[in-house]
Amino acid sequence: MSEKLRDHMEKVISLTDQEFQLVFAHFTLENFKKNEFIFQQGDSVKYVYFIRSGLLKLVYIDDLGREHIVSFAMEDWWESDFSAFFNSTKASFSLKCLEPTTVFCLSLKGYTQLGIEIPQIERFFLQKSNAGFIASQQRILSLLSRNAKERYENLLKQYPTLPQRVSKTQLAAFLGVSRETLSRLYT
Amino acid sequence: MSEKLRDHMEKVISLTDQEFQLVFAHFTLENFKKNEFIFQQGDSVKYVYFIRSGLLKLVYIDDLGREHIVSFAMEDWWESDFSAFFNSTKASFSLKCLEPTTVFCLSLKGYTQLGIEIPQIERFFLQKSNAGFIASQQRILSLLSRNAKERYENLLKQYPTLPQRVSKTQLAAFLGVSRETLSRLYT
DNA sequence: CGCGCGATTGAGTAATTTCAAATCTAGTGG
DNA sequence: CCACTAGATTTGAAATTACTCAATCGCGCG
Repeated sequence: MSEKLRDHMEKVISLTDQEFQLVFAHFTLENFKKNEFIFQQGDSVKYVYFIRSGLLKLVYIDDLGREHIVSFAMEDWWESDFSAFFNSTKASFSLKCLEPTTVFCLSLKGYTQLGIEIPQIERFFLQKSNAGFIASQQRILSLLSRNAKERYENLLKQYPTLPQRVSKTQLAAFLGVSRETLSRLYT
Repeated sequence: MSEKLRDHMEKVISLTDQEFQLVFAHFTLENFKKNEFIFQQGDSVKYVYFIRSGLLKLVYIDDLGREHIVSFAMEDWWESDFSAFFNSTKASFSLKCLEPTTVFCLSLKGYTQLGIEIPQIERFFLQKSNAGFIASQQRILSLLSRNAKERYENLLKQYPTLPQRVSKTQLAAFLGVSRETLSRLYT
């Protein structure tokens, strides 16, 4: 049950059984159905989520009603509206399930407490945050320097299984092109 | 001299004189002239840099010779090719001075050592990394959802002094539009 | 069979790029 | 004080790319 989370953490830091017990005590488990929202724009964001199974999208709906996908999040990923979570402000993104999804939830209090009880956990989160930051910069670079087709091919290379799990409309919303343009890339 | 760095850190964590002494011992000081490279694509990246004064750009030159600015970095910011720095691989970006710049340099060894000597420093870096990650996601969203003019206006709002410090060509390379298009936005 | 959703196609329009030329500006030396 | 130059910016015009809106296609499922 909790093994996924433990294995995931042990890749970066080592924890005794007792320490992990302490860590895990701060998490709760939740299940969501396909198409269900975990939170929506404007909500408070009570948790950061570790995805045990399933697939999520972090999306922004703009004033014209267009959907933009800031991030996909799959098994073993951490996801949230981090700005809203850390600053206890309202979500500017929504987090929605593309598949039935099971997550472990960690509250801000739990997160803070964890840093005090198990200081190494901060090294773990630091490592995760760094990795996320680096990945974001790569994505920025891709948006700056590559055209739609190159971005699409790069996405396929990086996540070969993604197209089997989400519609092309979703991929287009992630790549920053219209679905029609994406459809026309290979003709 | 070192006060800038200390003030900067004390905004997140508190340090005794002695602790800060210990921290600061891991840094070295370097000066760079305008247009000088701190490192270039393909170089090893020995340090993460805290900018005491000046202005940098983190850039990527693509196969067609076009320059893309992943990030500007100014006073009190931390900058590097973090992927290359943490993984001891070769830089995929260059870091170049847009103004004469003074930086404090922290090596990977120093960084690691610091985490052992002054554990709170990891909370500090975690906070910085989170902030960087959140800012990057905002930038991604901006590239996905806004047109050139909106992105430009947003940049001006966020960094009102930047246009006085860098050419419009540079701003265009940051926004992801040609300099001609940027020039035509207000006509 | 027929509905519904996603994907594709067509046609016209809008935004952006490219390449070339003209203009502006700050700094230098006479 | 002026002429001159290098770099940055703007402008023009054509070509390309992507978008929008509408219509059609394809397919799995009740």
